[in-house]
Amino acid sequence: MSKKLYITTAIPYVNAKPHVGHVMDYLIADIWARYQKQMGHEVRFQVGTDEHGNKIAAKARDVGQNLQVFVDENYAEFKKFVDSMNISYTDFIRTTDPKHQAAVQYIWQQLTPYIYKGTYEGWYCEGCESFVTDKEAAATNGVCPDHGKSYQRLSEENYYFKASEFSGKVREAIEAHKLKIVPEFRQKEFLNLIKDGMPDVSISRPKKSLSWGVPVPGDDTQVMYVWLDALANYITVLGYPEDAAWKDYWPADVQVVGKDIMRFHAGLWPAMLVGLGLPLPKVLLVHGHVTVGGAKMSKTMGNVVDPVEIINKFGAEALRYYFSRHVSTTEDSDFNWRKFEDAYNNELANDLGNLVSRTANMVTRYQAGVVGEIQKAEHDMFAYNEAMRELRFSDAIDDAWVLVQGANQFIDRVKPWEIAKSAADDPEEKEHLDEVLAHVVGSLLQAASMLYPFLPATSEKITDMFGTGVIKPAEGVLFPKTKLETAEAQPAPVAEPVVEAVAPAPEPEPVQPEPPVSDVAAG
RNA sequence: CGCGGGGUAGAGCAGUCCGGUAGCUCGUUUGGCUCAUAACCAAAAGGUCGGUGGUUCAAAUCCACCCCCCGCAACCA
Repeated sequence: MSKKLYITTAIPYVNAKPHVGHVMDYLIADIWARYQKQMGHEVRFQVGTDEHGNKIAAKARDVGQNLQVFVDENYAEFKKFVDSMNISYTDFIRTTDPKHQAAVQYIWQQLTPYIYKGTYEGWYCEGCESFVTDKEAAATNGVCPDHGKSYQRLSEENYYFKASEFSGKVREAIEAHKLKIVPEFRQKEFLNLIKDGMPDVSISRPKKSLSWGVPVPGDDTQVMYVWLDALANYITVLGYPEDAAWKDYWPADVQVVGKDIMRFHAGLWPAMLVGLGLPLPKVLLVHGHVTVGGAKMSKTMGNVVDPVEIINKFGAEALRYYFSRHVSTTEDSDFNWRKFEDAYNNELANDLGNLVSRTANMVTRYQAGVVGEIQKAEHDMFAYNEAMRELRFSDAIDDAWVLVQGANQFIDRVKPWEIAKSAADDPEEKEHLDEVLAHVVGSLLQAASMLYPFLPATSEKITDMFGTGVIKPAEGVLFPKTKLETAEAQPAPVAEPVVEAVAPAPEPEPVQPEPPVSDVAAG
């Protein structure tokens, strides 16, 4: 048993704060990792930060900070965010880590047979001290929006990686599902993209135009461009090349990325691996993007949703819940506060939270907290397991919810409160009541187990509460009702709920939003 | 122009591969219950399944053409 598994997430570029988009990477990987651990596997789970490159250097300069200090602070922010989401990663890699940099240089040297010097030509902004893409140049009519200057056509010497040479092998691997791209339409999209082969990729910049990066071995006039550096993290974090332990985990079982960077992970990265003589990852899971009010999230539109704000208002479990059930893994999905609030109140608070509460109360009230013989696992797990295996997470959580709703229905149908009335002097009724409540507790425990990958803290609370057969006195509630104030509504402060006893981890208090914050709700 | 995704009740979606009385969640309305977080349970209303034409006894589902929305087109999760 206990096969060693490995899952990776894309490492965000730390030139800005975390946003809701990053949630998807971490959450998907965490759900998978927790599920596999539940199944008895050993899981290595990487997260990290991409800290090199001009944009970061420019940003640090803008805010007048020392580069290393700047990336240290941003790294800390991301780390804090990942931790606050309760992500069960095993490794956090930073591309500025000296070990990583050394490994990247080693990788470069191994790839030398496929690296050649060429000329890069493109639109260059003197103000930014960097090239922009043709697309960007076109979109801005050839004038840099930040500096008001026209772009210049410049060329410079770069090293190129012969990705073209590996087109065939990469394509074959993808077609044969040796490197399986999920969902399938992404695979189709990518294969179409490289139907004429993959182009060679520029992988370095002259030091004068890019200094914040890994030096190219044997040429101190050149610095590596970020992709080679960043992609390498998936193996350097395992200790590649010197620590042989990497062999226990590579190839990765799943690599999670956003649709925007699929091509690097489906093309360049596999090409690098083939060049290094390493096996390709087994699955590339490409998730969609989160839109806000139907529009792409962007700073200029000012519609960026801060996940930290969500956690502050509703808690990490709520964030995890919403993004695993109501945000599609593979398609783009819309986020707005209204939907979020509805899901939280209707599903987490009313369905699940209230079920826990009414069950605990009845057991406490009718039988002094002692649960009878708990029946277990009567819900067929086939559909759930299949959904988890196929990475259809919202289907899996739906299936867990069947149990939650079923328990609520069951309670209403058998009416334990009525049985309780006659149970006082009728031993048969007493036994019946016992069975009924034990059945509900059994459902709850099974649901908790199914929900563990999604809502680990909640799952543990439920298990703690009912698992021993004697109810722990519950003083608080699982998910206190939380309403965001609207512009009109007078703030009617929610009674400060007592939240402990059931809460091993610090439970987020329902924070009263300062001023009205129902911004996007209208959209 | 090309490639991909999508257009099904007020909203969000499933069903389309393998044609056969149009389904789920939320919202709305009504009823029930009282163990519970003004929670829970039940029932009802609500859709000519983007359009046109075709195949068929039968089309949301297959075929053809067309319209609309979104994304991608090489370095933004």
